[in-house]
This record gives sequence, C-alpha cells and structure tokens, in this order.
Amino acid sequence: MSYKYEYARAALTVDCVVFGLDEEDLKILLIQRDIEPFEGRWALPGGFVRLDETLEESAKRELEEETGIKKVFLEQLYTFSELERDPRERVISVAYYALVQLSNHRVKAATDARDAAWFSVNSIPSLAFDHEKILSLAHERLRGKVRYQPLGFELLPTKFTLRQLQHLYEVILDREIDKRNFRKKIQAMDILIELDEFEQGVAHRAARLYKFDRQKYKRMTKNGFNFEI
Amino acid sequence: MSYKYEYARAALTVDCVVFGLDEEDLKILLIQRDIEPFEGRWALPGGFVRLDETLEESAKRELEEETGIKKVFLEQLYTFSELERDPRERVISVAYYALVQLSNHRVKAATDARDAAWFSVNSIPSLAFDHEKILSLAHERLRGKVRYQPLGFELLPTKFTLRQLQHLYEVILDREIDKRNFRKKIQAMDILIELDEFEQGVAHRAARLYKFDRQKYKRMTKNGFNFEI
DNA sequence: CTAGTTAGTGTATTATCGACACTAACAAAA
DNA sequence: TTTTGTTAGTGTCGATAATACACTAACTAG
Repeated sequence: MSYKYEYARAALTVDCVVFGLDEEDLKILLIQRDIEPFEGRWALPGGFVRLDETLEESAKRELEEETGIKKVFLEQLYTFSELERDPRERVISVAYYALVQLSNHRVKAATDARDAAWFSVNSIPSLAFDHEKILSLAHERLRGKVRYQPLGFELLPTKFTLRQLQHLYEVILDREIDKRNFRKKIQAMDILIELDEFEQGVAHRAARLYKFDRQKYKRMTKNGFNFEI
Repeated sequence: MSYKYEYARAALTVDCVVFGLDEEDLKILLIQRDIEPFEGRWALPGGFVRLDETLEESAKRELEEETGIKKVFLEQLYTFSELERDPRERVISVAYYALVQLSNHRVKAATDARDAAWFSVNSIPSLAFDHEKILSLAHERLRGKVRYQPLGFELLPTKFTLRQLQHLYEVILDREIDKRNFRKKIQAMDILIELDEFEQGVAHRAARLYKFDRQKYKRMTKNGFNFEI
C-alpha cells in the first residue's frame, strides 16, 4: 500500500528529551539506535508521527514503546526543520521534553531490542542527527522555566524533603542556594503541605516530608500569584 | 506529477501572528480567505511548507507573498496538531509570531487577490480554522516574553520617545505604569542611546528621541545582565 | 499673551533579597 | 552509654529594589 500526494511532503517525527533527577545530578534518557542511519549511536527516543494521533499522543506512544515510561509531564519544546537534519530525506521533527521521577524508572530494560540508559547532562555522548542541539535547547528551556513555574515537583517523588527540593534547584540552575533563604521563600509561597512523616533509614536526623499542593497552586495562579525561585 | 510514500503523511503549514502597535493599541494583521474552506473568513497569513525551505523561511515567504511584509522579527510559537483542525485533511501547522513597525506597513494593499487588514487585539472577528487559539497563545507569549526580553523595540520605529516606549508596555501588559518609576528603571538599565533629536509636529513640548542600543544589550546579557520590566 | 498639553524630574516609605552561624536530633561506632 | 558525625531546622540585620506621589518647564495653537 502506498499514498500519493500532488506535492512532496516532509516526514514528521517527534523526539523526546526525558529529564530525571537523582542524588548526584540531572540526567537524561537516551536510547541506542539499532538501525541505520547512525546505527549504534545514542539518540533521543522518538519516531514517526501517525495520522490518527496528535503530536503529544505520538510523543507519549513513542516514549512508552522505546523506554516503557508512561504518565509523565510532557511539554512541546520546538520544531526543528533544517534541510539536512536527516541524511535519508526531508524530516521535520517536533521535540518535546518530559520530566519523570527517576527513582520510578531506575534501570530501563531494553524494550524494543535497543538499549536505553540514563546519562548525566554533564557527560552526554555524541548523539545522532541534530539531537545535541535539541537536548541543549531543552536544557536551556528547563533552566528558564523552572524558575517561574513549579515544574520541579515533576522530578521529585510525591513526598519529598526540603533538602531534595533545594538540591533540585541547585542542580538545574547550577548554583548554590542558601538554605535558610530558600526555606524562607518556599514557606512564604505557601504551596507545600507539611506532612507528619519523616524520611526513613538515614544515619542522621530525619527530615520532614512535604507534598506539593497542586490545588492551592492552581487557585493562587488565578489570582495573579507569581511563583518565582 | 505526484509523490508516493509508504505511509500516509500529514500536510504541513505555517501560520503567522503579526503584531503591530499604534497610538491606540496592539493590532494584528489578518487576511481574508478567497478559497474554501472558510472562504471570506479572516485568517492568519500562512500556507503550505515547501520541501526546499526551513519553516522559518517558509513563514517569511508566506508573509511577504500575502501581506508584502519583509524583514521582520520572527519567532516560532508552537506546533498545532489537533486531528480535525482542517476539514479537508490532516494538516499540522507550525505557528510563528512576528513583530513589525506598524507605521511602515500602514495600509496593506491586497497582494494576492485577498484583502489584508489590521485589527485591534481587543476586537478580533471570528477566524478560520483554530486561528483564534493560535492568536491567543501568541498574545500570551508576547505578554510573557516582553517583560524579560527587549522584544518591544521591534514594534517601535528606530527612534522613539520614552512615552512611546511606556505606552508599548502599558498596552501589551494591559496595566498603567508610573511615569517616573518607568523612566528610572529604563535609565538604570542603560540600554538606550539618548539622541540630540526631538519629536516633530506636536502641539506641546516635544519629547526627546532615543534609540535602543542593541550592541550594548548583547554585551550586557553575556555578563549575566537581566532585562526586566 | 493666554490656555492647553505633555516633558521631565526626586524623595521618602515599604518590601524584598542576601549574607551569615548556631543548636537539635538522630544513628553509628567506640 | 558515651562520643562522634552528619544533617535538620531556625532569625536578624543591612542593602537593595519597588512603589507611591506632584510640581515646574517647554512648547503650540488660538
């Protein structure tokens, strides 16, 4: 079966930049290509868009097929259209970035006969296509957006300590933050629920756990409240 | 002549949201469709992407063909992919927004047998396709971005008064700004060149003209300077 | 020369930001 | 059980930035 059109059409793909956070640093998820072009090279998960799905649905599907990840925060990043970005033919790619709780997706078994692995954003191997460019734009966007939108919580488990939250901002913004000032600011925003639970199994004083109060945040933004780190 | 592909492909278009500013308010440029679907309805300028051009080139070409506008500030907005956004077939559209000096593009003659006209963002007619959605996202993006990037200057003539500049922010941000505080803030940024020229032909004291110092702004951003209104 | 209109300027109060250091709690090791 | 090591948790003060606010100067038109 084949499809005919009066004018030439570009192929359309989606690519996903998946961010995760652990105790050391910010990581992204890459897959190893098992077909040409760039066979064996690491690349962003992604693939061709079908006609019966929106771009976002397509990104979610590819992400699940290639890495097993589902139900993630996903947002459109940019559409890349350089003429020579794919050596086979004209391919235009819509990039998305995703934020996941890395602890839930620890070791990613190869789902589709490929390998998948987490890499620190500070030591990314050479990537296929223009994926390094996509990745660097995604990283920039995350850094910019995390300061005025509470995206960060997507990278943390539901219950987290203030230390984890601060660490998140330190890693993403790549600078140290004063502990007292940070806690002052967060508490002033009043968007966390203080739990009567504490972290477990640590060899020192256990820190209190908190939850992000999504409801309250939504209500507050309607009244012109401004989240800002 | 026709083109065959193994899998079905969506058609790809670009659409442009062109902003201009005059003495009253913020305006956008619309064209009247002369073919089905939505014949006679107002719509964003745009059209099909060719295989030998990037999306940005495509947006620039369509803009010139349909409205005569060239050499504008142009930035990608978002890619729209709802399944039913075009009644004919599956069409995915990459939206751009453009900022132009309205005074240079006053009355837009119909270039392509269509009519083109400026509309106040506060009184937009019913638009074709999902163009109202695109427009409203563009407006939101402009409002957000103008506060921390000096986009506004793209909407003003090269030489402008501080009153014009303030008016720009008042119109886009939709709130009044204190004259003295505004001037204090702008002068503290030190990104304007004070000219020895004054506005002409006004029935009151003439205001001094200024130019945006693009060079200096670039140098400053490299050193971590933060533009913020 | 008078009326009308906008340009251009400073200060005082309030809110926000940023630097900074100690005690409390707990687990592990001695 | 005592000591050691590690992180949790908390407040103040000075500097800086944000805001509110009103008058005189300059020019044109009638």
